[in-house]
Parts: sequence; structure tokens; C-alpha cells
Amino acid sequence: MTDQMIKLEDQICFALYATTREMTKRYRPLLEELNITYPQYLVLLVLWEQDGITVKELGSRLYLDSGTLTPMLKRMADNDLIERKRSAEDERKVVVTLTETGKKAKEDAACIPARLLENVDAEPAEVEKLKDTLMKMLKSLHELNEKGE
Amino acid sequence: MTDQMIKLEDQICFALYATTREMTKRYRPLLEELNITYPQYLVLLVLWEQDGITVKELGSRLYLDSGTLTPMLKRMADNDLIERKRSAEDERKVVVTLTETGKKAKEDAACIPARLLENVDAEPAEVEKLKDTLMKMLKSLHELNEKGE
DNA sequence: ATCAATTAAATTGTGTACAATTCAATTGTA
DNA sequence: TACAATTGAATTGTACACAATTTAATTGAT
Repeated sequence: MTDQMIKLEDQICFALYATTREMTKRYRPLLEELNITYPQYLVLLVLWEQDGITVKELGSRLYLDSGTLTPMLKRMADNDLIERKRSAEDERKVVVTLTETGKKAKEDAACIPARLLENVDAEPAEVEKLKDTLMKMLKSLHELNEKGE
Repeated sequence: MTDQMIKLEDQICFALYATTREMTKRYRPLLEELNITYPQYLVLLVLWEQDGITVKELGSRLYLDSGTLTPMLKRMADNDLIERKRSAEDERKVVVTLTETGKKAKEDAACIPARLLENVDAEPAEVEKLKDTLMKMLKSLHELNEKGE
């Protein structure tokens, strides 16, 4: 409880933090070919599944708020990947739509997931288990953060 | 291989990315009491283990470079948590040392790891397994990123 | 119908991240 | 011993994150 509890290597959170950054770093050269960043890639993943959603919906899928999304979506619009327009029914909402360029990028991106974990020393079953545990924790943490507990 | 491969929920990387941010968000109120951020907390964790190391060494423990560390360490010095001074033997190196305030913060921080996973719905064994898998992946990814493969 | 709450984005300000470059100190080698 | 190569930090420029605030549109209760 005293000393080893406070050691870096013991911290699950550090493992998450560092692994996420190394993973993102590994994505970078692949995504550079598409002229996007990793968070922008996540936005595209959502839009490829469901085009024409609001900033709010996008945020709830990605656990991001408008403070992060607004400037990011503007950059993506500047790069002609998406379009942003106010909803006609509710002027508060901004609807995000894929451009033709944004739609086409899907084919180029199809190979990315496979290329990513290439050469990474980890069993598929172990990775699957990892993902399930993470998603469970994510849900649990998000609920706690929501209710401000 | 076509459509489901590219879905958000399937992406281990998204699970990492989102869980890390929710975890950091959960740390925030606890660390605010110490007037530090999560990355700054990691710096302190390293220094509490081994005081008086260089920026380089700190970076290799945390997988961060001087571009991130230099401004962060300056802020921590401004807040009187650490001191930065050029090494006498090798003027290129900057040695980072804990101040009395920085040392004292260790006691206040002792309770943090326990408080953190409180209320998080996850078995200790599962979390332990998660950490091991992550650290293995981290090492593997870092080597690949290092050699620019 | 009116006006106080609520909601959706945008904005502001601070703090990471990181690639790429610069600069000064040190090392290795001809 | 010069001096090119290397090394450790700092700097520059871009892109997230996110708390807190602001603004405009919509709802809901009276």
C-alpha cells in the first residue's frame, strides 16, 4: 500500500496513456497518405457508418465535446472531407456530411486496420479480450464521469 | 473484411483512445487538489522513485520528448514542484529535482491509486491482465516506432 | 402567448503531444 | 588537435482535449 502502489509500472492508467500514444504514432504514417489525423479518422469512421449526423451525435459516439470537434471539423471542411451546415428544422444543430472526397477515402482506409497490428507481438485472442475489457471500463468510467461521481 | 472491419466499435485503438481520456478525466478532480495535471503526476511518480534525473531519462520513462517535457517542466517549476538546472559535468543535460513541496506531495498522492478504480466495474484479476497485455503491446509498439518500421 | 429553463455550438484560455528545426556542448576520428 | 558527427534541450508550428463561458434557438410550464 505504501511504495509499490505508487510506482509508475504498476499504474494501469500509465499503460493506457502510453500505449494509446504509441498506437496513434503508429497510425500517423498511414493516415498521412489520406491527409488526416487519428481523431479525424475516427470522425470519418463514424460518418462512413452513418452520414449526416449532428456535432452532438458525433460527440457522443467519440466521447468528445464541441470544444474539440468544432475546430477539428472546420479543418476537415477546409480539406474538403466533410461539409457542415445548420439544420433547417433546428437552427441550433449543425449537420456534418461527407463530401465525395470523404466518401472515397473509405476505400483507401480499408486496409488500415489490418496493416496496423501487423508486426505487433500480441495474440488475436488476447487483443480481443483487451478490447472487451476496455469497452467495459470505458462504459463504466463514462457513466461515473457523467454523473460527476 | 469489408464493412465490419472498419467499424468504430471494432477498433481496439478507439477503445484505448477513449478509455484513456475517460480515465484521465477521472483523475482530474483528485489531482486538482494537488494543483497538478495527469502528465505532471506521471513526472512526479518517476521523480518520487528516482530524484535528480535528466529530461532525457524522464522522457524515456514516460515515452515523451523534450518538445512536450520542456514547457511542462517549466510550468511545474513555476508551481514550485521541481527545480531544473544544467548539469555541471555535461552542460547539455538538464537535471530535474524535487522541491520540498514536490516531495511532500507524495503523501497526499498515496491514496490516489486506490480512489481511482473505486466504483469502476472491473475485476482486479481482469485489470491485472489488462495491464500486462498493454505493457507488452506498449513495448512492442515502441520498438517498431523507434526503428521507424 | 410569455418568459424562464434548456439545449447545441462556438468561443476562450490552458495544457499537452509531436514532427521538424535549431543551438550549444561533447565525442569520435582523421 | 581540428572538426565533422552526435547528443540533449529548446524552439516553432500545428492539432488536439477540455473546463468554463457565451450565444442563439427551442421547450416547457404557467
